[in-house]
Amino acid sequence: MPRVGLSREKVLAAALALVDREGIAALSMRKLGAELGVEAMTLYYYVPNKDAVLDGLIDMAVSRVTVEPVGPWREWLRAFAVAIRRELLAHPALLPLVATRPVLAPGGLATVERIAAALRAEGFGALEGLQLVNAVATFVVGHTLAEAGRTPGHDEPDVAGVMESLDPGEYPVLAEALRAGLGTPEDHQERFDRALDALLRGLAPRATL
Amino acid sequence: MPRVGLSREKVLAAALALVDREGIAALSMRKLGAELGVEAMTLYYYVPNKDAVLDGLIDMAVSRVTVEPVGPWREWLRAFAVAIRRELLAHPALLPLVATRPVLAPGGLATVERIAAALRAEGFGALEGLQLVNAVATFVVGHTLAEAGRTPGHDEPDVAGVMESLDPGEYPVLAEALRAGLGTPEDHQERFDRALDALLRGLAPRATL
DNA sequence: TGACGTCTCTTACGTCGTAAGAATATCGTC
DNA sequence: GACGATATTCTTACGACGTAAGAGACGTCA
Repeated sequence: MPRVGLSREKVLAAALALVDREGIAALSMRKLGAELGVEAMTLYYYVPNKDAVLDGLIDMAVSRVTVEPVGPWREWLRAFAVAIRRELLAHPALLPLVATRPVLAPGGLATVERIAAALRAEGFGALEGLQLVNAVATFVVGHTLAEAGRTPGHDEPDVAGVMESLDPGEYPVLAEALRAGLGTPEDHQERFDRALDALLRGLAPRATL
Repeated sequence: MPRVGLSREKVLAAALALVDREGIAALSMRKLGAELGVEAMTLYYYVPNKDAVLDGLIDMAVSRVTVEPVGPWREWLRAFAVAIRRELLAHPALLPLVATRPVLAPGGLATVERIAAALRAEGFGALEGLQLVNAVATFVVGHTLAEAGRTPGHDEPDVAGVMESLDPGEYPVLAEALRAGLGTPEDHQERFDRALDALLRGLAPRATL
C-alpha cells in the first residue's frame, strides 16, 4: 500500500525489461505488477488495458529509430533500414508485435513523416515516398522476423533441430544449402545486405506521381 | 457420444473456417470443438495441442502455394510472390501466424525445395537460391501484413480513423500522401508491384557462391 | 481534525489450455 | 448374440489469464 511512484513510463519500461528477459508470452498484467511491486489491477490506473501496454512497447522501439537524412538518399535510406534492424535485434521479443500491429503512435508517425519529407525533397512524390518507406520497413521487419525470434513464446525456435534432421534424399538443395552455411549469423547478415541492396537498386523516383 | 468420424484434416479444416470467419483470436479449443459437435478435449485425440493446430493451419496455406518454374526465372519468381500474396489475402487471419512461425512442416519445405532447385538450375548457388526465396517470401509476407489483417483480433484495424484525424500541420507529407490515395486498394496493389519489381530487378545470380 | 482527490488493493467472473482418468462406442472373434 | 479389446469421447479439475466493480488506504490542504 505505500505509494511506489509509478507512471505510464515506468510501467512500459518494466514491461520491456520483462519481455526482453522472458519473452512476450511471459508478459501478463499480474507478472508485470509483481515486477513493480504492485498488484495487477494497480496498473490499470496508468494504462487502459494490456493492448495499450503492447502499443506502448512498439512506440518505444520505433521512436528510438532515427536517421539524419543527409547525403545520397539511397545511403541514408540504407542506414534507416540498418537502424531498424539493429533495434529489432536488440529486442527480438518485440518482433511479433511490430510485425503485427500498425505504427500509429506519435513516435512512429513522426519518424515516417521525417523520412517521407526528405524523400520528397529528392524528387519523389509524397505518396511515392511513403510507399518507399513502407517497402523498406516491411522488408526489414520481414527479414528480421525470419532471422530471429520467430517463436511467439520465449523458447528458442527449433529450426536448427528440424533442419539437421532433414532427409537429404527428399530435400537435396536444402541439405546442400545447409552445408553451405544456411542459418549462420554471417548468412543472415549477408542475406540482409544483398536483398536490401537489391531493393534499393531497383528503386528510383518516378518524377511523375 | 456417437462417433462423428473426425480426423486431423477435418479438425484443421474446421479451424480454418472458424479463423476465416471470426479471426485468429476466436480460435479456442472449446469453440473449435463446438464447431465439430464435440467437446474440447476430444480434439486432443487428433492433435497434441493448440500449437499443432496453428502449425497445421500454416502448412495448409503454404502447401496451396505452388508455381511451375518454367520460363525466365524472374517471371515465375514473380508469379510465386503473387501466389503467396493471393493466398494470404484469401485468409488474412493467418497472416500473424505465417509471419511469426517458421515454415518447418512438410508442405512448406517441399515448396521451398522445388523453387530453390529451379533457381540452382538457373545458375544460382544452393545457398544463394534459398536466400533469394527467403527474401521474396519475407518481402511478400511483410508487405501483405502491412496491407491487411494487422490486428491480431478479428476487429478491423482503425488505421483509417487515425489517419483521417492526422494534424496536417504536424504531418504535412503524410497528409498529402493521404489525399493522393494512400491506403486505397489500388495503392496497395501498386506499391506491391513496384517494390517487387525493384527487388527482382536488383537480384541476379552471382555465379560464384 | 476532517474532507477530498489520488492511488492501491480485494474480490469476483468468465475465459483459456490441458492433465488425468472414467465412460462409452465400435469391431473382431467366438 | 455375447465378450473382450481397442478406439473414441466425455467429465472433472487446476492454474493462469484480462479486467469490471468497488472498497480501502494514503497524502494534502483547509
